[in-house]
Amino acid sequence: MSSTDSQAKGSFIHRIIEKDLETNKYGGHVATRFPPEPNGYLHIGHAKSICLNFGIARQFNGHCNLRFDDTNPEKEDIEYTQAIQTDVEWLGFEWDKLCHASDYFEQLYQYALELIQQGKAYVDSLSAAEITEYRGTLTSPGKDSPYRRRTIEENLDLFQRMRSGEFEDGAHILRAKIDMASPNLVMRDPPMYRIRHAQHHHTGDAWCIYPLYDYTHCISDALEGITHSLCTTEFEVRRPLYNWFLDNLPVPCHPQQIEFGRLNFEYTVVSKRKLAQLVDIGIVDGWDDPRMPTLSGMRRRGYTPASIIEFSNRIGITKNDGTVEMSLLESCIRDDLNQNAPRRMAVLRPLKVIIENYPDDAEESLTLANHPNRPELGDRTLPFTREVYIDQTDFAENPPPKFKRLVPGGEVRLRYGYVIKCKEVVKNETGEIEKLICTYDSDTLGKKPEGRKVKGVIHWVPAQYAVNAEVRLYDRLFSIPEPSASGDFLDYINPRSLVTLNNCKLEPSLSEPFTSGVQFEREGYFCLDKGHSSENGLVFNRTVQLRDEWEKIQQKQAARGT
RNA sequence: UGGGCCGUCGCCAAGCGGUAAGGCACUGGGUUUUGAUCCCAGCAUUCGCAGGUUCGAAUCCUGCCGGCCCAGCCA
Repeated sequence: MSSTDSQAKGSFIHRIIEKDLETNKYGGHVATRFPPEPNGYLHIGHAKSICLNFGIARQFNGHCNLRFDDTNPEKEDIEYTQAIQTDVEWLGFEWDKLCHASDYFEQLYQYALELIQQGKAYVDSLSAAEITEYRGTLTSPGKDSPYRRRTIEENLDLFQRMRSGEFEDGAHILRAKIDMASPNLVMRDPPMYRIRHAQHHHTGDAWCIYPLYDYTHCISDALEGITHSLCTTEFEVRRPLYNWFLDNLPVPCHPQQIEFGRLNFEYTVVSKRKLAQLVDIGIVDGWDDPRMPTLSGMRRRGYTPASIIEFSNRIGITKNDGTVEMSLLESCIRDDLNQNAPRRMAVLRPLKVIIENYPDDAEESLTLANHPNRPELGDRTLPFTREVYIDQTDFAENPPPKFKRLVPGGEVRLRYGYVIKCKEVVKNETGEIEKLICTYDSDTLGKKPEGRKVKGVIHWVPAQYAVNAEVRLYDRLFSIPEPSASGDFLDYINPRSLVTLNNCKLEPSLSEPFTSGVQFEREGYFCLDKGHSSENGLVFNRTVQLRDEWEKIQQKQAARGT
């Protein structure tokens, strides 16, 4: 177990649970739940909650339910319930029970009746605007609704008629009778039920009144025997209400709500509303666009479940509201892929090289290791031929300082192959470099050249065997670290978040079927975008670049130059 | 402004009265047919600030300062 593991498993929440286990608070049992509302796709912030809730169940030998918090029929959809299950399973977690808050609608209704009978809930007939007005403000107390003094009989009658569909949307609302002068606005007679004549994705048209979050969530937890109800800190102010309902109802148990800090992540937005907006406006091509911080987007981008779980472990659980740097996530995926991704060669921006002293009809089969540090991953073969492609960025007519790739008259090694020397730069009429004429040193295959040092090593692909492909390079979706904290986030879309290269040349082994991520040597980690092939051949998505010391050197040089 | 919560290195985060873990990032150096990986070294005399309690405080107390959340019939 690594140190980061122990960190993630030793948060303040874990300490609370350990203590509860010691004192036998819940009969020595631990039960959690992951309760998404099915109104959008899961994102990296949910991953933190998933890892926490399922991780705790795993660690303490408890249970964790997947529960759809589906009390708002107008926003929810079955499409989302399916996508959510796919994502949770993809991360490698198994729920104990698959639940729907809507499965408890009847029980919730009965409990509401109970509260009315106790004189602790009433039907209010004020308009929405009036209710807002009566609620008061942060600094001034609210005032009682004139309907607050309705008799129990009247409330019972009205609530039952609400259920039977007698009233229009918004005509009445069921409220808890608590305290209109509470300094905590949440406690100023919170709404429990609203009338909505709407089709529900799970209960159909069985109901026309729907319970609200505060009333539903605590009871759902209690009904499922949840011991620790973990949520983010914005729900902290609602904890008194969570407890109020459970204290006033004959529920089977009283779970404990504990809040942790929500994840904020640089250069993106983590809000379902904003993500949905990006999809709707067409800034991205769907919830699973590889630039999206959704789990489906990250999956298509090439992130592995292990890397996301490791990320969750590394960021830890606290009540702080911080913003995590992108480099941390990138470090997690690089660690995983460096260890596990087979290496391949791919030329992204091809430049033809003709090795003039290599016989026209000759061809050698080279053996290439699939992984430089893991021989057990085997090897593959690649033909060496007279014409090859190298990357345009690996050649410079006027090289900047410290450039150690190919230059006119200079030498460089073709990775796994020979050392070549650039003899001539051939240009077209417009002055663009068309191809390079080189020679090779036949005595450099698998050995260092005699009497000189060749520092540069570049990747290449044999021209006649190259496989065409389109490669998509992704960058951060936003151009500033905290787009949500600076006015309209849509003003900060990074125009270069996607760069498509459609004339890429891959080594032939990449046309064979494979499922894992691969490293294109000296470029980065990539994955096949299944089901998104184009007329340019296979489509690869760049998951993340390799660390790039050369890029840093260039940036420093550029900074010095200005 | 009323209420609630939070402030430990650029970022995340241990620490829970005995004298500042770790990861990411960054900076040097070594190995290397990926400017990758790997390795080694450096990186908070100080814990938002100011007082107080104590032999001893990031940890306890008081007061300030800064940030976040709450006025949906959303979750």
